[in-house]
Amino acid sequence: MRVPRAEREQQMLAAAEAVFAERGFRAASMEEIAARVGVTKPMLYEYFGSKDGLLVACIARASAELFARTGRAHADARDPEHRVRDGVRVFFDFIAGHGAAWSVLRSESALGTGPAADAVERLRRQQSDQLAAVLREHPPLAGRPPTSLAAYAAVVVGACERLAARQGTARALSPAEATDVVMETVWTGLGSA
Amino acid sequence: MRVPRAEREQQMLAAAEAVFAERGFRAASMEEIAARVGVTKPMLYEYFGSKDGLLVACIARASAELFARTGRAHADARDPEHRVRDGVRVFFDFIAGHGAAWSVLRSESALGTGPAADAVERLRRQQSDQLAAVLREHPPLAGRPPTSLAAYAAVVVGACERLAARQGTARALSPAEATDVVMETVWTGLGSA
DNA sequence: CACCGTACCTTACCGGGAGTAAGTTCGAGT
DNA sequence: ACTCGAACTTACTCCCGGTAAGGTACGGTG
Repeated sequence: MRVPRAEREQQMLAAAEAVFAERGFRAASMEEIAARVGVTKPMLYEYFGSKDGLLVACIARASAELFARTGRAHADARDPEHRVRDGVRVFFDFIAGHGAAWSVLRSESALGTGPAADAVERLRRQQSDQLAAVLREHPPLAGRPPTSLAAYAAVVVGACERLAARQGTARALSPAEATDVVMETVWTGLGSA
Repeated sequence: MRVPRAEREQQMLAAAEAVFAERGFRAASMEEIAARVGVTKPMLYEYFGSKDGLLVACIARASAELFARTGRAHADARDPEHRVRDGVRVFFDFIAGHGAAWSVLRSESALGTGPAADAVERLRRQQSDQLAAVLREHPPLAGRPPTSLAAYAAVVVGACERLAARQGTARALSPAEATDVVMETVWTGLGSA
């Protein structure tokens, strides 16, 4: 059956996300992704250019989703502390709900260096910048130079990621617990920095 | 020229580390690594079993090196705060000096799931446990359950990693600056947790 | 010294998956 | 109804991880 491009692309992204999550990026074959959509390989190349391109597109989609959610959380919260807390909470909820998408997002280093890796790094920056902007509103940090804020944001993001990566390995923390741990360790420090 | 196994293995690990760092794990070819050592492919398979095996061996070596250094730093420092600070500092110095080794170490997710990934995860845990042990000696955290200490350790490790990953992307922080940022944000929080 | 076993090393191959060239069919717009 | 482009396929190539089978130097033993 013939299907318009926009729709096909979404099907492909969904299938790719699933297969990448099941088999891991390396073991996933373009053949299987195509088959799952009911199409053949060259279509994937027509629309996404390469296997890396497909991965990047998956990451971009998941990342946009996460970005939108944290953005909404920030907008709804009433002060910087709650903005950070709620944003972190949304992150852990997102992981809990979309384990597959997340494991794809984390495949960053599967693409070594190159344009694809750069694209991922840009998305990552977007997320960090969003957080840095929130931190700037926090009185104790108000006067800090952007570089400094970016570094603090990086610390928070790193803490979240590493904690999230532990899910499935060690005894998992609930989203609520994980959020508490991050805020306990990091927020107090940011206040007195 | 014929060379004994132990020595050859070291040559191979050095070459692999370099090629993985230059090209990225996926783009690196066993052929090139072998050629750089002055040997042919089957030797690599004889000694390391597979491409993943070779990566794991590289990671194990770099990881052992880092582990030894942080261990030494912990032993030399006089109280928990300095143990953590010096350990973090050693980490950033390690990155600054061994960029190649680090980029290999970070390839964790290049190997999806499977026994190889498990091996890497064990090494990672080793590092986290070392830090958790130091944290246990910090009075405010003395009574905490191991799970909790492990989570705090994960936060610190994540913060360090993410900050390290920014080197080369944004304006880089010096090891000293990076250490200060981590301690400022995280240590204060750990004291009052 | 001559022999032999072992460890180091090679050549020559296979299979599979990424990526592509060229051609086919459906369907929307005039 | 005819065209023209977008959606789609078949049928390849090439590269690379991995392997089978065999060759060659070197230490030990009679």
